[in-house]
Amino acid sequence: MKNVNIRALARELNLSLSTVSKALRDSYEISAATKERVRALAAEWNYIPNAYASSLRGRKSKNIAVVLPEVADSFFSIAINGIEAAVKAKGYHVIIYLTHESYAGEAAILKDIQSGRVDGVLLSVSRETTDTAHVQELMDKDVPVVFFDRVLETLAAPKIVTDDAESAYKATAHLIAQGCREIAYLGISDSLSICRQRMAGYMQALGDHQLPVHQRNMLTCTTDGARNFQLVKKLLQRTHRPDGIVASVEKLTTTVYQACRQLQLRMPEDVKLTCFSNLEIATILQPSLTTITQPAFEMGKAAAEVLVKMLEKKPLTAKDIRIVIPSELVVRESSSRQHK
Amino acid sequence: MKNVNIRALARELNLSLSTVSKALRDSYEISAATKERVRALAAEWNYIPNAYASSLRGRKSKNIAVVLPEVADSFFSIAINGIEAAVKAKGYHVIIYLTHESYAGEAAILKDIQSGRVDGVLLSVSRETTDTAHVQELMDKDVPVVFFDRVLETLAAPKIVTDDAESAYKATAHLIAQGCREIAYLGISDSLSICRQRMAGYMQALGDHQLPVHQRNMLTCTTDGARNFQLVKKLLQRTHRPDGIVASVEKLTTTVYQACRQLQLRMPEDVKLTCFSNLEIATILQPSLTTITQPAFEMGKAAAEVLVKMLEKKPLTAKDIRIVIPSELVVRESSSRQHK
DNA sequence: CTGAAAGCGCTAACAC
DNA sequence: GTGTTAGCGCTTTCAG
Repeated sequence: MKNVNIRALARELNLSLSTVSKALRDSYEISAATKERVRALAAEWNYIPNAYASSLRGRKSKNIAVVLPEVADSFFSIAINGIEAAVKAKGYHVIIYLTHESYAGEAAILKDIQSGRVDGVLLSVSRETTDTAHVQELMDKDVPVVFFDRVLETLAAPKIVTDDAESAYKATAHLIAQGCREIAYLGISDSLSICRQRMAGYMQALGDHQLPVHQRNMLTCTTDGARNFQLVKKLLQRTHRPDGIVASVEKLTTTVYQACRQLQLRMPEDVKLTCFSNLEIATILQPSLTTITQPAFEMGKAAAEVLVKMLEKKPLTAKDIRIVIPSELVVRESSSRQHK
Repeated sequence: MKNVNIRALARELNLSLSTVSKALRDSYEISAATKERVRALAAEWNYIPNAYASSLRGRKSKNIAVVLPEVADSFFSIAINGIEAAVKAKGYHVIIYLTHESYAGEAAILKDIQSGRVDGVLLSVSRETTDTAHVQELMDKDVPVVFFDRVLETLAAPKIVTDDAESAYKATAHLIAQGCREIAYLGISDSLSICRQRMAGYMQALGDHQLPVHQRNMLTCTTDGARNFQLVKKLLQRTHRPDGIVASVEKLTTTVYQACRQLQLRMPEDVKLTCFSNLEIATILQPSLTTITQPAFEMGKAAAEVLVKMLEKKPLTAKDIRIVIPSELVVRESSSRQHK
């Protein structure tokens, strides 16, 4: 019972290939009786159509690529859930590609993707990515691309983002309201859309509250955890040490907590912290962590839905071109003493 | 310049299809000069072979399926990194399937996979899975399957696991050494290989230290976080409340910390906790969390390597059939007051 | 209502 | 060294 294909079914039933094929696809051309016979045997023999033959013929693979910087990060892993939720019912399969935050890796992946292996791409670019040619090339081949979270603004593809600038503004304003006057911003890239936006929101908030923007308070972290730890420690050892921190990425949570502990700085008394993070565990840290929680699941879901629309050749509305799903500032103890 | 295929290249170069094909695959039959011409044009036109045509022909897709309960879990997301690392160099693509801990979902996925979409499968079964027929069916179709972490012992497929029983034993013995006499075990399934093993190790340790095994101390948690919280709280409110906990799964960390806090129980003074977890953030919890850290990356990598071996028809050695990579007990404050 | 045949893009016998 | 051809499994005109 190996390799059951349409030919085998046809032979067994004394029908032609095309009749069987049509019966299986429930064509109106085929009589109910024949359909029943075909379906019965197909079920009995456990016939499963060969995905590649269909793909080759129809030039659609029912695969979508999800290109991510990394997967061991709660934002991205939750986003994958959203993507999967949106896509499963439509019969699409999710191929995960990891760039490991490398531009070269990203370019290689997008190249590989041109093999027709996938029908469309969900993309969140690496922190190194500034050039857009590799994505443009894919789009030129009519492979639908939808950006989510980390976008390339100049490209004409739908973008699903959160309100990075606004939420960084809110977080910064919150720290100011809590009495901070020397607030640091920790980014992970100077080019990345989300980091620029968040930094812009941070700077705007300082400006609106008549606080100076100091270069010394804006740190760009690396992918090297140990090095980041040194950078943050140095920041917190300065004479005019920051009394507030807006960290733009989850990975830095551990770094800041450890640095504070080593330097015997108390949170929130000496330093107040807010962090872009989706870690559920934020609530049980001590102090519990004030987070800007991104709508990871919703963003993944929305991005996948727009992509599916494109794959189904449905017209995109203006709303689909840029979807902004707000993040939520959840104030906890790390930024607010009075918080219970 | 759309749809560059071999035919187009052949036409342009006044060569036949097969000559071009052979040239691109660097066949010894083709002259160096021709190869050069072909390669030059292929590069210029940015020719990328159609993955489906090759797959259909050669009956290999260069895709592997990774079937997981969930992805928003540090063990699995790190394991994906290991898988990706092992597989990327070999040119394989990773398709992620999520069962969401559902047997029905798992069975549906394995069915879908029979379409030939993938060359092999890495599988970590859902907590509901007890039946093996769905996996057996796949193996009967000669789709190579490799289990990792959560295995089905009765099936004749390679298994990559950690030393669940031993590490649970170590964790339990550690708690006993710290003075615990009423130790609870929190599982998530009565059937899952890892939970049975861990529970066995726990019971063995109790026995070896002349402590009774009480049914009341063995809790099976659900997928419902709120309900788990109630269960754990109730456990900790008992007259003879446990003074130690071995939690078999990362998700329960938050639950236990919150329950302790709400009940004003101090860790480690009132309750000592060890948890199977790969959370980096464990170090900055207060108290910092004693973990049994699983070799997630290594397990994913090893599993993928064995699968690739099978796909390449290389013989498996006895060692490949069952690989056990030890976990590490990292003692921190949640189980040991004297820990700095 | 059913069947014959072409063709998706590629590879590998098998000629020449 | 190069070319011709068959065929992987499926879908879809187009004929009957």
